[in-house]
Amino acid sequence: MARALPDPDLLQHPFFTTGGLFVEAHAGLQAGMEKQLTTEAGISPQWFDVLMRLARTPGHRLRMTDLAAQTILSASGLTRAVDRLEGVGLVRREACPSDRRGSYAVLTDAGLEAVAAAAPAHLALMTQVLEIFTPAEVETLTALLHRLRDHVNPEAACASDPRLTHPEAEAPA
Amino acid sequence: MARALPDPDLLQHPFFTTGGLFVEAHAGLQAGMEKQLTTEAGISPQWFDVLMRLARTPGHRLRMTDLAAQTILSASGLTRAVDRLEGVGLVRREACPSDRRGSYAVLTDAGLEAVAAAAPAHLALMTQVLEIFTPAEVETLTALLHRLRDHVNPEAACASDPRLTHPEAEAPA
DNA sequence: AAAGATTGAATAATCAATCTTT
DNA sequence: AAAGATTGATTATTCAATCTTT
Repeated sequence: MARALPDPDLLQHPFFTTGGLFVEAHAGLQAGMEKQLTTEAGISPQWFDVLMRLARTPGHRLRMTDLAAQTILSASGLTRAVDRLEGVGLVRREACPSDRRGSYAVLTDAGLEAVAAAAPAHLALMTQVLEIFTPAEVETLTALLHRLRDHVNPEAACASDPRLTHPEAEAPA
Repeated sequence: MARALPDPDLLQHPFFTTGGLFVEAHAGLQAGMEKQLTTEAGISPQWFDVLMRLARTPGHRLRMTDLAAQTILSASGLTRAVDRLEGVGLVRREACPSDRRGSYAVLTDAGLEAVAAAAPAHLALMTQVLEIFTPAEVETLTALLHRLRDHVNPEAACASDPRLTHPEAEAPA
């Protein structure tokens, strides 16, 4: 009987290489961030991500659903992450007054201090990594990643730019 | 008492944006690969990665340690992944004749067929994604990712280019 | 009935410790 | 004692199901 043998050329296609490099670069970066953030700030990259999103949001609060869309976590994953963050006092939940189904995740003072303490070390790592590129190359990389992100994760693109989901807020006069 | 308030400008540093885009782009790509590979080929991206590495290696075999270095898995993570792959007959273990501590992971015929079946769909996804770029942009992205990977994960760089670890194999005459 | 959020069960990853061979 | 590989314990993640509110 005929076997479905792979075309040897197919397995050597350069797109596989690009994809593999992307995954490997991400794994290396993630490992570096994990090491630096846990040793120097005592928090995981996931926690830093959540705290950072809240810190950059006016009012330091975000609905659970919106926060999940901005992080790489699922709704249930975020619920449990916020459980843990609440347990150590970095975040607290607040009921949403206009919709009793909803819940806000709110950054506490301790949470804000934790981000403030962790951010310089994290920025130092990012700088140490991105220093291998010229400023122009960093810009190029950022622009390419932006287009890639928007294509593979349109929801995140919307979450980071409210005009895409709430155009009326910026309607021209 | 003085609080360690964050410098608002610091949290807006463009390097955080670049890092965030990288993580988000990766998450989106990973989700797409997960969906496509599981529905169309019945295997996870992790399995595909392991099988692909073996398929691209002469003899279709690799020492556990070397395979772990080429994948993004730890030694114990690879042990368990190979356990599962062996359980469904896609990979088998073989003793290393020259070093009785060692063990080879070897692609079975069924494993080779599984890669052959999964590769076209995976390549189609990569193509659909990378088509948002011009060929020149793909080259640029690949080159930047290559430098990034080599910087954040030198071990992977060695694993993918034996000359870096075994220079005598290519010694000039 | 659909949306926001949470929970139960299952899966897969890691570190640290262990065992064997070098 | 160090290297290759595995195992035990722990942790974090997901999907599917559930509960409440709209």
